[in-house]
Amino acid sequence: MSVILLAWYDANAREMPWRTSPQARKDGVLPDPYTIWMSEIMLQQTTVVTVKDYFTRFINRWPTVRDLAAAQDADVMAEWAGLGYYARARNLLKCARAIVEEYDGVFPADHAALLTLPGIGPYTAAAVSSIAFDLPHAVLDGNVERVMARLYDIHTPLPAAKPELMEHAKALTPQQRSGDYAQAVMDLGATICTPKSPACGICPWRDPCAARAAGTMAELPKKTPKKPKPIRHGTVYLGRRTDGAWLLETRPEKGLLGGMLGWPGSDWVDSSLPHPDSTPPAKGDWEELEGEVRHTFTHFHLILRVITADLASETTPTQGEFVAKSDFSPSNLPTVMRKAFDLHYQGVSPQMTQRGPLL
DNA sequence: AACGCGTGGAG
DNA sequence: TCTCCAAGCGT
Repeated sequence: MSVILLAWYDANAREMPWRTSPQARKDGVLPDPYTIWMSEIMLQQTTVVTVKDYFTRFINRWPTVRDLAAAQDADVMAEWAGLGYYARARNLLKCARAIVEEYDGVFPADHAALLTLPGIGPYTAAAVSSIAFDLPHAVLDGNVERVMARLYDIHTPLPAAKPELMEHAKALTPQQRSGDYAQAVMDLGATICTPKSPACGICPWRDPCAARAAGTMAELPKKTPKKPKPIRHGTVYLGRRTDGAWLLETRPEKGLLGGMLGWPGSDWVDSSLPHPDSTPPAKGDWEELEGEVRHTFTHFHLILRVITADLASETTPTQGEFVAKSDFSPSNLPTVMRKAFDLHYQGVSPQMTQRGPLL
């Protein structure tokens, strides 16, 4: 089984900035564990296309784990802005510092050791130990869950089916070329055994696939239904001082958008409640903008009112701190906050708020 | 064990 | 517009 998939991978492996080709790996070349770890953290619940540019920027800016460990928290959070799941960035730094402090800057190969590190769970530990060190650990991500559920025609809904799917994933993982095998199953899931309309006709595992035989591939894996997302609403204040500085706050470490820069504002409350009370973060002539910001998080929809003011140079804010015009870039904001900024610039060149040079 | 935690693209 | 979902982890 694994031999068939590895042969398919030899001919069809996708190229990625962090990937070592199957040919190079056969020649004994393994990737730098730091780059594999970096890519795997970024790839958690995030598409390859989205990750590529972030990965390149991070590796260029912090080429080694020691460089990253020495970075300023705010610089890492700013570079992560827009990628989402910001706890990953906080744990990225914690993990880099633990590698330097506890492992002398050298990534451990051991699965159990990796598991103890911040931000590294069962999947990522298996991915790093197999891809970076060629150790025979089975990866079980969304792709592999889908491939296993179909290969063995398993109708138990996720997440209850995970242990059973993991047993199959382990049984299939070969002792040789474990890293290529891990990447191969995931490539198969991403390009052929896709969630909708899988390309069974060109699948290297078409013959042994039980779901293909039963005709159930399109309905697998089964999933337990999700709860509907409630709507919340709130207010943000965009205060600009006469010298161009913006009034921003660093959000608390824990919770939504933890550790990220954002606009001061009200709490975000359920739409069944009256509009939340809020006081502007500084004295000024505040005026509500037309339109609103709409944004959907993992578990709720958000509608924001945006209120702006020009603030006097001597203003002392009650919330947040002024960020100098030269230090501010909307690309350093999480997307929902950048949308509020975009609303302010409505009608101006949309390019203005994309990642790039400072305004 | 179930929930909190982002975002953008596809259909 | 709306739902799904993408190389999951922490609590």
